Amino acid sequence: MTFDEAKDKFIHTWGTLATQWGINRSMAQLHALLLIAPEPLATEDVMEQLQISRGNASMNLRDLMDWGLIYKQLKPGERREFFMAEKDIWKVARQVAKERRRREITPVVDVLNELKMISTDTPEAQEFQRVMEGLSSVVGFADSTLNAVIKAEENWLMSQFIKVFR
Amino acid sequence: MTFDEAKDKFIHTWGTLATQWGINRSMAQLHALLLIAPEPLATEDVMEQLQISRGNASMNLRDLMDWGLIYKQLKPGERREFFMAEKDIWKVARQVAKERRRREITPVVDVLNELKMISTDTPEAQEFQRVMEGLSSVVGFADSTLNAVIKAEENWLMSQFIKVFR
DNA sequence: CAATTCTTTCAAAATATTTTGAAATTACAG
DNA sequence: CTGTAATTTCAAAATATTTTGAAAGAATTG
Repeated sequence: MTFDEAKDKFIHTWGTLATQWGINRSMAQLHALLLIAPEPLATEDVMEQLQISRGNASMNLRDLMDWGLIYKQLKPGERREFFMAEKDIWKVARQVAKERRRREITPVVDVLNELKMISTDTPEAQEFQRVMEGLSSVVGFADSTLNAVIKAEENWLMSQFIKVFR
Repeated sequence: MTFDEAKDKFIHTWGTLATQWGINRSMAQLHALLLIAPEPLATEDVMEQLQISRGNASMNLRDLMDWGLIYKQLKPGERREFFMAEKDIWKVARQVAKERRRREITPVVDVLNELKMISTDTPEAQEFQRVMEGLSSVVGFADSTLNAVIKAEENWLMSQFIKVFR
């Protein structure tokens, strides 16, 4: 396989994969493209390389910035904006874990806690409460796993920080 | 909140949540409904309770069986099929972990391994390889986490098994 | 501040996914 | 084997999501 083939395959695969999670193809492909780009790219570059429209590029680049997965970079003497991906893959993982936790886990925890509160006067309601409690424990497990990723990396970051200053 | 309100809220919340993952609303709501049902339900029951069509019910019940999250149950003297959810929530979690691992992690691992193989004759290709290796390690982490869930529960299952026979 | 270049927005179009419902198939009882 | 009840299938319809592209908005330069 040539390098260009590998590049294409990576971008393509990442895009396909993303749709299985709730992420759209353009966003995933943009991220993939920027991940392997040795230099920051301008909007025009990504439009051309991925064959997508200006609006699409603009919106998804912004979303990627909201996720903290890419950064805007300004080049001196250049008017347009360039984008580069966070290359530290563990930082990317931490960022994704953080966002998914905030967007997906936290709301469920709240609803489950609310639903656990119903009175248990009938057998049916008792069964319901049992299920809610079970789900709470599973969601709690997922939550602490994500937290472990987030915290482990914060510690790692901290350790790097210490290295620099000792 | 009354029991019926709680029930509705649970089914509705579960359905909304599922769409954020790659799961469709009907499937999630079916699963939620069966999770809190004290008795196995027939196709007609779920059609009526969720207000969905026969075809929709049939297809999604089958998908849920493929995921190992619900079971068919035959009642003596009844011709139609009844469905009940796996109520052991940790078994559900294990099942989901297993399936997602198989469907999502394994294919990525394969592609990444293939892409790591390209020759590193240019700086660009070297960078590419570095990214692939980073991704490999993150995916490897996700893989072993899912495995931990799967194995932990198999051990738990084993311990229950032993309890019965000692 | 006027002209130019780049970015963002958003309604409409394109695409993808989900749902429906009727027809085909299957399973069973008599 | 026949009739009936239940389930599955799948093309078409409904819905939801994504993408486009042109217009509006910002930023920068001379």
